[in-house]
Amino acid sequence: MEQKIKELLLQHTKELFNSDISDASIQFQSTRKDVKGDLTLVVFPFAKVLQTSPQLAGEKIGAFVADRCEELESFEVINGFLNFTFSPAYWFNMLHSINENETFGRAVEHSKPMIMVEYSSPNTNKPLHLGHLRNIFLGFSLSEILKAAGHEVIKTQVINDRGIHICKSMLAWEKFSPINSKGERETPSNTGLKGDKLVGKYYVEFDKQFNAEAKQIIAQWETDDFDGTSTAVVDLYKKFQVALLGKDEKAQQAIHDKIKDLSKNETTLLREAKDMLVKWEARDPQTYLLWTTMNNWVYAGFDLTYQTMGVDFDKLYYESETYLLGKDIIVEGLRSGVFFKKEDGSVWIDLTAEGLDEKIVLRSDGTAVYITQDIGTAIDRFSDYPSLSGMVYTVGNEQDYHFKVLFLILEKLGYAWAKNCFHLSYGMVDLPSGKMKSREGTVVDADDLMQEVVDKATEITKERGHLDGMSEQFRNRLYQQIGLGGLKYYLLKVDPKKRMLFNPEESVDLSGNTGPFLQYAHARICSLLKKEDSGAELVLVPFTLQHEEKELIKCLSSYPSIISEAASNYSPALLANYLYELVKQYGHFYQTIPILIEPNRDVKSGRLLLSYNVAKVIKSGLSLLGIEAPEKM
RNA sequence: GACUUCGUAGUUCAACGGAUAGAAUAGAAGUUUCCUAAACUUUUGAUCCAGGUUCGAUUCCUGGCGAGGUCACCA
Repeated sequence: MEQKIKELLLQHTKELFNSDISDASIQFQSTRKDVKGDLTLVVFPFAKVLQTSPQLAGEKIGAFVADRCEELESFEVINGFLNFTFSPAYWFNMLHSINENETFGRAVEHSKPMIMVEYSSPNTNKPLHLGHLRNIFLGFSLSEILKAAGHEVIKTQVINDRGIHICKSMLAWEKFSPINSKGERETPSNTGLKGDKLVGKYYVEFDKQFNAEAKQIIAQWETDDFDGTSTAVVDLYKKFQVALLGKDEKAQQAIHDKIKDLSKNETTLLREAKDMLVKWEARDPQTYLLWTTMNNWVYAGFDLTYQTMGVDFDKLYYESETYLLGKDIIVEGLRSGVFFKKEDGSVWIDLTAEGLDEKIVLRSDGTAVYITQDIGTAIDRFSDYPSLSGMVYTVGNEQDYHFKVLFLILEKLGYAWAKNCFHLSYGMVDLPSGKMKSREGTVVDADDLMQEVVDKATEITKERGHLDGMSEQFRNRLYQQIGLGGLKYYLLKVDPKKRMLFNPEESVDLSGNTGPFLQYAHARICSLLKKEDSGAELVLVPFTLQHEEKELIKCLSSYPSIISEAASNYSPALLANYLYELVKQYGHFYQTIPILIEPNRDVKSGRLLLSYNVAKVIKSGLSLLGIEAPEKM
């Protein structure tokens, strides 16, 4: 309808305005609740063109549209806003067409270009935490939304399975894992620990031992004992000690930090880890076997977590397989002059003309840095999927600069698709106690958190009853659906770009603007339809629409445009807020309009069908958020 | 310090440059012989400060104050 009026105005721009008007000057918005009308046109731009008051301009446009648009029942101009009211028949037909369309809201499959969405991309040393949850739910939901908007979507992650940090946990496991009576070291199967948790434990253990050793070294240095320390390090240490004298506290702290770093490099543990990395790069069989074994433990652990989350991936990329790819590109770019080499052999790109800095792309020893492999991975992906048109990286906003540089480099290398790469930069998740810090043990573990919300849902659902006749299996599934639904909704309803506060208490709330509130509305409608299940098919016969019914239909009718808006803004939050709005609208309808006790059969089945379609959209919308909609709760 | 993001009820979140800034929660008051009260209905309460652009500014620009992030031959 909006489209129709817009076209009408554009086609008759000459006779109406006596001059050209731009597409952008036609601004529609939904009519305020307290004003009569279904759609509002902002008149101010036209008042200017017509050089009259907004009131007169509005009257003129309104009359013009009314003459040519039979769906229009009336119009009214208030304060420079032209409010159109559509006929009851228009709204009834709207309901009819929504009802006919089982996949209402979804665009034709594969009608839009293929997009790859990257999310999760964890470090194999650290179990998934709250920050990952936001990342993963966001990425998954966005993928679903893009699909619904007509795109073909490839969900992917790149697994950070290479580097010195991996060697740290491998080394710690070899050195510090206790040996049981059968002569085995700790494994997931003999400890019952999840693989990612076990490996994470040894990563922490490494850090602990490593810091202790560094401390010892400093203590040794302080007694003027430099046994086994190279003269270069001793000189540096002495220099720092001198620098400590007569400085303010802040400067002293900085120097102490430098000394700490110095001592860390002197630890045998770090040396051994570095040796291990060299062995790994040389494909030493024993090291490689350990690496494979431990990584597989982690993957099994992650898989379990992903399963609980209800997310999946279409294609995985491993850094260990892609880290070499970028290097060839750099060499090529060096030849074509995109990059330049410094005296020490390191390779850089100069982005000062773009307002950024110089950025290193290859170390002086020829090894790859972070961005090198990102360049390689991106190019690799486009060759894996020749019809791929763009990519979305779901990565935290602390990497804004990195992606700015990455996309710029890809563009300079001449890849046309670089401009279709988008960094879905999301804000950090804070706790009421402040930032999450692994050092201080304030990290919220993903598995623990999910268990917690499910437990809470279990407790409250049991309290309420309503579970008669449900099997144990059904109940457990229901608790999962409610708990996780609440958690997902809690994390998704906030604009991704913004940093958000995670309040553990609120995240398990079941009332208000929450996931279970939406699920509840769905369950209620299902129960309503079940009660009426008389065997006879419900038919939609024209009936007089009440105000609440019209408002509901209006709300339903905007679902498709919400999906495309959420897709083009990369924001599941828009969809979440829409669903909440719809459910509130339905709650009001449900409370004021009788349904099952309505005596008129046509009106009754009309209301049931309206309810059915609301449930349909709730279920569909929730599924795009990765949330399930139970039929009973 | 440079660059960058942000600042809205007590709290957590909304608001293509549009009408009287919406919700939730917390607080106060109500609704059940009737379709699931995880609901519904009332009600108290906010745009960091100072300028500017505009018919119109929470939104855009400038300055200030405050909070985060980035400035590694780490990833």
